[in-house]
Amino acid sequence: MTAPEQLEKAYDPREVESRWYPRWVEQGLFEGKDDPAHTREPFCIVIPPPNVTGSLHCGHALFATIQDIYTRQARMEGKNALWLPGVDHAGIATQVVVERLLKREGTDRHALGRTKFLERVWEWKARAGGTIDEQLKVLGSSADWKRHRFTMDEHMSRAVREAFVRLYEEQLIYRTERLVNWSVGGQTVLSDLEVEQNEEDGELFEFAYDVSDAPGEQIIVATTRPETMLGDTAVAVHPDDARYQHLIGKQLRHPFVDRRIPIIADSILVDPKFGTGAVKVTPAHDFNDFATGKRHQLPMVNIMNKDGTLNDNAGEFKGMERFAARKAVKKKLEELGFAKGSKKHRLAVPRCSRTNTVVEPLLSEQWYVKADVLAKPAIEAVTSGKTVIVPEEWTKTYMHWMTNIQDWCISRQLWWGHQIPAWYCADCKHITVARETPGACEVCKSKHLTQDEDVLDTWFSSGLWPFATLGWPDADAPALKTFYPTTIMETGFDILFFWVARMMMMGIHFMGEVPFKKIYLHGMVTDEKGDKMSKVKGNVIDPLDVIYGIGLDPLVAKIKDGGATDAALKAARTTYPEGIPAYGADALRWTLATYPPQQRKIPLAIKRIEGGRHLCNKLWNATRFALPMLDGIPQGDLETPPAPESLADRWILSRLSATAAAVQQGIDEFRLDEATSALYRFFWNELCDWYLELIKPILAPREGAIDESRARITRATLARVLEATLRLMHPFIPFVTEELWQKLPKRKSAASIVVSEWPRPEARDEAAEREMGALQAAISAVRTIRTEHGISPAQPVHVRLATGDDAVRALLGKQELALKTLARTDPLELLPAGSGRPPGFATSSAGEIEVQVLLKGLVKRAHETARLDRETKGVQRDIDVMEKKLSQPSFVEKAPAEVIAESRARLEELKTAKRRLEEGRALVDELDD
RNA sequence: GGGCGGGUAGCUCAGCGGUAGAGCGCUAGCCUUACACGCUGGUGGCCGCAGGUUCGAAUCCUGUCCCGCCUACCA
Repeated sequence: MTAPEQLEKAYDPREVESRWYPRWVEQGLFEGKDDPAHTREPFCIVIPPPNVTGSLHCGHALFATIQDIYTRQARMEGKNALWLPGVDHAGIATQVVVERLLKREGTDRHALGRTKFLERVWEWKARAGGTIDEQLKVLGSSADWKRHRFTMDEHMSRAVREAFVRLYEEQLIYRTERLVNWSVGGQTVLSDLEVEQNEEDGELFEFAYDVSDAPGEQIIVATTRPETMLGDTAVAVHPDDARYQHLIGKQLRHPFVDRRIPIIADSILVDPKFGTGAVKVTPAHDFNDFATGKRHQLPMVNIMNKDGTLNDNAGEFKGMERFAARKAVKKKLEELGFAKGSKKHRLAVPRCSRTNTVVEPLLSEQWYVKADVLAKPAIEAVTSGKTVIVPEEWTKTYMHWMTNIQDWCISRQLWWGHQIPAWYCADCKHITVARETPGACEVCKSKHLTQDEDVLDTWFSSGLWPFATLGWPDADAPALKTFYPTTIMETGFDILFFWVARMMMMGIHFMGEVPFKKIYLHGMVTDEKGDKMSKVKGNVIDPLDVIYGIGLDPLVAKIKDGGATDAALKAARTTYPEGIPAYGADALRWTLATYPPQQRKIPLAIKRIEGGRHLCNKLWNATRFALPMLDGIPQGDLETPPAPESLADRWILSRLSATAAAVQQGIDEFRLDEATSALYRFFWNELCDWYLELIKPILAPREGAIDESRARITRATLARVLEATLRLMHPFIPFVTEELWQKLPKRKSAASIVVSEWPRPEARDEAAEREMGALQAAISAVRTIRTEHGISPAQPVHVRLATGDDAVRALLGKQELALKTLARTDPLELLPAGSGRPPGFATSSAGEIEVQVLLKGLVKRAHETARLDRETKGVQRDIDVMEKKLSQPSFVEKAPAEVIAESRARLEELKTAKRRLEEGRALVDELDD
């Protein structure tokens, strides 16, 4: 054991934190054990895999903290705990990054070819990947790194193929031509979820079509995308619209291309009250129009190439870029006199969430997963409670999405990802879908096969994550048998649909059992103003900078690298004039755990992390203080601590029990905020503020020798309470607790706090808690008078405590030492109630105890008058409220008896307090001016 | 348009039917032999607004106004 003197005065997290993680890993403390027989209760969390080439942000720090708290707590409870780490290949995001690199080199992926390009991505992954893993370790994440998984691992690829083939065989995967969301920037199709709808300013442009069979007559339509008129194949009006009755069935003349367009009646598409009541229909470029086209068997004229330029069908506009074409079409319509004006219009513009380019609805053939079949059992699992969502509010959102689910487009025109295991036969056109690369077409046996160029949506492989990482499709994989279904899925609510819902569907479908028993959704970490973290806004804080600290200049440089605006840089300079001090991982974890889970936004104020650091420092110092006092404690007193006798010892043990219960409840109910707040209050406001102060005169007396008969039990209690407190805090702040725990004398137990026993609540001692309350109230009352009058803390005062309760008087008598030490009373008199007020004494109340403090000679009259006025005012206000309440007949008649009794007692107490204050007023005349 | 969440002390948020709470801030005084990353006091709130239910409402109901998020096909 390190000598106590070696503990520094202030806690330095950097030194301590760097030391422990490697040791924990070396000792294999984080490893879950394959145990299909379940000899120990299994506990498992699979990590929401972060983007392999990303870097840690505060959102990661949040999930890492929460998941680690649960894993560590389960481990201490003796469960077979596994937190399985891993990363995701993040198809589009990663490919976009690498393509950007290539562009800088003056080349692109097509010039490189698929194989070479993929080599480059793997190269990039080798270099940039793994950053997050390292960062998670700095945070103290107790993950089992031996089981680390990557969504592009050999094994995961096998799982993906297996899943694809099975779903195809079950006809839950199919290929069809449909209108899709096409990302012009990413050159790939997107699922509905990957499209962001932004409200933007645009215009509603109106133009006319000539009715060819009725010379001189026109019909006016409106559009936000004028270029699409090149693909118009109908104009629709409402069947009941009187204005257009005579035109239904007539033909229109397209001004630019040689096409006759019918006027059709459609009550679904057309709202007669909007605009002109006539709608142009472009089935190949609009989702509504597509449906309309299907209803009326309209031709689908595609006018656009995949790169966003117009194709042959666009006639004279062929080859133009889409937005240039928009201008050109408008100009031409104006020249021909068809333009009928335009007005400003707010509209939802669909953008690609990765490239931010405008998404085009485009006709194309893609692979789909039939979702409603898979969704049904996933809905049932939540309805029946096999899987519980917390906070519970999210259940509705989950249900709503699941019940209105659309088929999921899973193919992507990317190269980075799992290539679709489908082969096209050049001869008979048959599609062979197989687990292993087929040598020949399964129908015509032709060898002319080409594999589908596309890859699967990243979320397809992510959907398999909770079981594929554990060994699926090998149904007998020991890890799978041990840990599936997993215990908790903890992640951000923003990927409830993207990921959680899909894991539910896939998990149930392939495993026949839900993938997790609890879904715990946390909020999104924002900056302190509640703004979403964004590199452009320059408000992204790297958790490592919070842990290790960073100077102003490097911080600003980092933010600048992220592409922040000048304004953002300036804001950063004013927000962090000194940079960020090193708070340590424990402080960050603690702070993140204190946010309530219902909160959608977690505005992480750097300043608030200071509170976490202060706590660690306090813990450090409390231990530093205790260690010398515990020196030489016999091991026997640690193994079986003697029963407490003193009030302080009984009280603190009872409070420890209460706290252990509160922490347990907080963890069970996913209220880590309540767990941390119970711990904080106990440790700071009870253990430090009172208990340590109370035992000072016993274990470190100001004068004279230690009374060993009293000291022995207290010493054992102190050791016991402090050690248990460290264990209760360990899941939240693992580093500092391990460091201190190692130094503390304790029972023979595990080599590390990581695998030490989780404290269980024991019996409460209500008498001790009540008695302590009286003592605390008396001490506080004296202190209030003292400070009010500016009496120096070192100056003893003459105090009289009067009570009619003999037991309380006896109690106070026994606590004379405590009163003397904590309130600096000398002399101290204990009297029966109604002992009067000798001249020179101020009076106050501590519950039913009357507190008198001799002020004569110590204070000025004005101070006392001010105190009396203030206190009387407060008491009077409470009396008024209570009297009014009790004077209402309806209250006395209808309220429960105990509530009435409580109110009456309270009123009596208030009245007594008031009377004492009034009597004390006479003191004013006894004081000097 | 629909859905969800929120509006409580200067700030960030708990509380969700019976005396308005915490942390930070502010303020007065203290280097009281663990901690100034500290100690002891104190200040501070028509609990968004309007109705209703109730003996009693920050807490339940209705309406309303703001603020966020998600979602939707208004050309």
